[in-house]
Amino acid sequence: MVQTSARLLALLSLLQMRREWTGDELADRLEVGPRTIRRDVDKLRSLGYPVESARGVAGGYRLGAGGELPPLLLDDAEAVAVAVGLRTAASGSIAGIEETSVRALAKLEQVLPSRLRRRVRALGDATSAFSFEEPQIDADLLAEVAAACRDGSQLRFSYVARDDRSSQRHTEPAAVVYSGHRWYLVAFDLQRDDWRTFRVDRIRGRVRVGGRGRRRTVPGGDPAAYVKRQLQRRGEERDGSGEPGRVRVTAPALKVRQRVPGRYATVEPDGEHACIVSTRGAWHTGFVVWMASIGEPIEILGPDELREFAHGVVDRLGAAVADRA
Amino acid sequence: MVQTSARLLALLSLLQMRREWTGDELADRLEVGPRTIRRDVDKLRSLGYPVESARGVAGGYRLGAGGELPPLLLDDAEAVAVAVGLRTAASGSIAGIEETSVRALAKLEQVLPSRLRRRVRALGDATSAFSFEEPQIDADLLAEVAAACRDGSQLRFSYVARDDRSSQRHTEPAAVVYSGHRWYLVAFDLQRDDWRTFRVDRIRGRVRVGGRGRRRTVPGGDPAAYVKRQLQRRGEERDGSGEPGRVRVTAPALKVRQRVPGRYATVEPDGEHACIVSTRGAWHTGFVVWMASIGEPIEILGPDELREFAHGVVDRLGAAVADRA
DNA sequence: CCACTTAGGTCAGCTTCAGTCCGCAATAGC
DNA sequence: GCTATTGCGGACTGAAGCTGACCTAAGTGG
Repeated sequence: MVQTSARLLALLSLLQMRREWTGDELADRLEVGPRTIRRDVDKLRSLGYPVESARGVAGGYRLGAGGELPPLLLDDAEAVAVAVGLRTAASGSIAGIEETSVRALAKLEQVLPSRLRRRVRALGDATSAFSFEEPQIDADLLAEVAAACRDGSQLRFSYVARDDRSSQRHTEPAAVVYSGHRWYLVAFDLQRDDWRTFRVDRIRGRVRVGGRGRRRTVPGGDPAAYVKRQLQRRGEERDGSGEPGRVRVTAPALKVRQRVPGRYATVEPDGEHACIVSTRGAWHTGFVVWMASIGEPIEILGPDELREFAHGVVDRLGAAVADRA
Repeated sequence: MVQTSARLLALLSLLQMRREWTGDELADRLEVGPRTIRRDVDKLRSLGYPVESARGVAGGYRLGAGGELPPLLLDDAEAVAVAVGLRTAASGSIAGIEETSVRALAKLEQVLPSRLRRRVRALGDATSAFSFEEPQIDADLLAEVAAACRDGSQLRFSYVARDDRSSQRHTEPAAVVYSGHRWYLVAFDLQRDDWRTFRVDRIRGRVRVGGRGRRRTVPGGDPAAYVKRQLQRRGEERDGSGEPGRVRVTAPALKVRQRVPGRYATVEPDGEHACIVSTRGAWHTGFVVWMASIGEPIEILGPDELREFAHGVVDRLGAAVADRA
């Protein structure tokens, strides 16, 4: 009975919308008898969704948190919010869940009505991120590639290699991996007949999803490990510029740690009244500036480029201050 | 029939997990005959979920994007990713969807198994945000308050007013409003017998959710407008410190706009080769520093505090550079 | 004590379900 | 053009499920 199933879903939806419903309200909404509601509630319970009920005046039904997440029934606005949230999470603003976010995003985008997709894109473009990451990656592309990995579809795209030469690739993608500041696609290149890792931000234009490919396993089994090995072999990932930035701040580590996100840098005490902040991976332009703005005396430990960059900032800012002060 | 409904949900879940399934695969997974699968697919279609099918070799079923979002069936990791994404979106990192995000978060947290809630919290705490917002708001609290508004529950909490005096409040909450940099709760204060707006970041300790309250409408009907009026009356919101910061950058507006998030500041051309960047609302410490780090000459237009602050940064950074250079 | 609300049994009438068997249709590859 | 694969849908049948109506029980708060 399609009616019954639809009603169960509708019931679930109502219970997610509001906290408390009396049986009669529900019966009214769903246009069935109250007895049927009671039976439906039983059905939901037997499906594992914990519908709590309270008797007496001011009683009613409510959906509680159970062992499993029930199907989420989102309205348009909520769906957009979820999609936008996932996109920012995927773009690396929260450590450790980028890949899961992309997976969830791929799932959502597959079934997202196109009118909502447009709204998501509009909002996403407006974001533009106060982030210190340079390569703004296209979340749509990422989701599409991740979906292809999941589905075992083939993938054709044009790729710009490190030497700036562009080439057409025909691949069977295996996994999408986030290195900590870049996205990589691990795929079997059908033309070169071997595994390759591609930087997702170097994929140009639209990707074309082909038919079903063979299921292959990445050499070694773990795509993340594979990417890591590849990057080490190539000496990439330190981002060319290399060294982490290090700064000594004359303030207690505990205080400084509150102002520095763990994702970007580590804070180590250096005596009782000072600490040393080191970036994870290569430093970026925002780092030293951020350190300068926390309002404590600092000292740059290295590398030289960092010092040079700081010099530039001092010059510009000094000029700006001198201008009218 | 509980079987049938469960199977329909499971089918939906499978179709969301992967792109293509053959009927036999599905029949195998769901432990029914292939004929039943075909009938179930018909049911899904009649429920409005567009199950696409392709005949022939390499054919199969797939779930397409329809006019409505189907119920989302997320696994644990995905649910955590969604929750974390919503929390960051709610905390204001994307303009314009904060309130919707909070609503969606309230919905999700209501049914989120506690083991997942713990994981979300752990991740959320680790975030700590490279953000220029000072008052880090507790997303859990926000979701709880928003849920109370939605459900029309009463709410008791202790509140620290602007004069630092703490008081116990017993309210019937109506709406949660984001002003652009702060969260406000609009509620009917039962003890004072009138409407009040509360800054959510000034709510202390746990809130206690009481029983059902009366449904009331905010004076004027629109909570956002009400908050705005209140803030104007009090002269708040300019954040005490007041004036927006203004900086002139010697670079084309188009170029600068890419580096400045629209949420925090507006970029207006000033001639062809320069532009003026103004913060929305009061400037914060990060602003000038950010401007200095985009690598173009700048000039501070005001206010004076901004110039003073810049001075401080120049001193500290200058000292840091001089130290070893 | 009363009003409200969930809980659940039972019965009758009706509908739907799931499996089985069938022939048909579309598609891709050989 | 042939063939294997895969979806489509009709017909039949016994079993199962659904809904509403009616009733009683029981918990809750004023």
